[in-house]
Amino acid sequence: MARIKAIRGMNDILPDQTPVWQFLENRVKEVLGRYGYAELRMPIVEQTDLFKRSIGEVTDIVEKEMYTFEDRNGDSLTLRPEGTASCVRACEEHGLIFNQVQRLWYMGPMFRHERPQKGRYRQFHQIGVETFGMQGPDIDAELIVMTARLWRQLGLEDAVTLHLNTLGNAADRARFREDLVNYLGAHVDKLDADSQRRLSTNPLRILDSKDPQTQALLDDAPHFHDYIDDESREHFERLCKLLDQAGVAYEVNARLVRGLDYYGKTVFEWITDELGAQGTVCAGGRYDGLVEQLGGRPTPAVGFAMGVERLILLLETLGKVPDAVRQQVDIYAMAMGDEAFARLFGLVDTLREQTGLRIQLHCGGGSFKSQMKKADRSGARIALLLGDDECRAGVVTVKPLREALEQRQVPVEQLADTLASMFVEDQE
RNA sequence: GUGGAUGUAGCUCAGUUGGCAGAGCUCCGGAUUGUGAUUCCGGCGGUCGUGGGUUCAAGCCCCAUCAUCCACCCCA
Repeated sequence: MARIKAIRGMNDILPDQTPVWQFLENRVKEVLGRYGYAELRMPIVEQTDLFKRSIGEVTDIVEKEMYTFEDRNGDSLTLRPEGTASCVRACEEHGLIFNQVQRLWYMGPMFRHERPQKGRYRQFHQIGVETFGMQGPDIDAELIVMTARLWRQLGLEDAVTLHLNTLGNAADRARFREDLVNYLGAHVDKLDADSQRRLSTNPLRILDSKDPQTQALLDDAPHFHDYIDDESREHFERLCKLLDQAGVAYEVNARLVRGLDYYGKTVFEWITDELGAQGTVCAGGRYDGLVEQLGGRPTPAVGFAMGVERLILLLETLGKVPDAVRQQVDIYAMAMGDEAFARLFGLVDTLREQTGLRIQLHCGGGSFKSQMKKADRSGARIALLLGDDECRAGVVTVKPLREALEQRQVPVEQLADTLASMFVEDQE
């Protein structure tokens, strides 16, 4: 019988990896909390129409990447391919953005049926941040500065660069799109195959084509900047100024467009060249029209999402995960003989409460030597030994496993204090 | 969806013109009574991704299929 394996592109996160995930998640929560952002938790499944109406019917995500299925009662449901739509739906449904300002974040799995690759999986995880009710560039700047701060907290500030652009308003974008299609349509033969296809599906995407001939052709094409209205231009200029003042470096990239239809005005991407083809580690922008598009009142909004797998990959390749993060046990306790074990069993339980230290008790017997081996492998700094000798004397042997210090015998009453003091100095 | 590379022990990988399935690491045990990381000895561990085919004989050749990795594409 064939063994059952995990679904393609959907990964188990194993015990040696979860500490890294927790490290990242904790740092992110810490930073977002400092800026006053609140967590929101949403279902993973939504009505299919939510994504069709928000992301855009003709985008790749909706056309060929969604996990869509029929519920038992015939409703079309979809495993969420991104978080923004759900977030807007939830806020709208519960009146969170009716005449109100919100700063929110969420985290969890997203699903897209793509061909798996480094940094790209069918179930992947995003940490998303969305804000509602603020139309000025100040909140755009806050979001970007906040991400820059986060990179510093993670030690990634030298590994990522910020790309920034404005997409103007919807009407101007439509005008530009038309002119661009007309111009490129007259030179179809010079476009690469992918761009030819995009001419009818998603013409703006042609702007970031990697084909040199296509790029040459674009030099003489209509320029998007000439289509931007005054309001968007001013919004963008004020944003740039705020970033300058905050000391956040950016690169204005006029050819940066996003794959989701709802973006307008500000768009940005944090990109690394350490991860091969999937270099975008965080991306977002303004989507003032989306709430209304989903049936709410017109509500300005900006947000972004981070790719958790990609950030972890980046942390790992750059060696930015502190060693202490991977250490799961402080103390390994072992006993020789049934009587000693019985005594140790109760003792470590008390010690855990008294000291808050992570104590692993050896279970399953085995020779003393093999227990020592386990203690070593556990990564613990200290081993506690309890045998007949110690039982008789009312002491426990405390053996440092990492430092070149002598082991010593400590009376049971003093054990908690002794251990606590051994772990104080490395709090920072 | 397209192209390329790769699937052999839990992990990393050898395996010759087709001829008995291998190593290192891990794990378990031992090298004088209760002391780990080094060293030495021994042991456990296999549907050679899966299904067909060719052959006296297939890990190796052929076909199909699945998966992984990388790139295109897409995107976080």
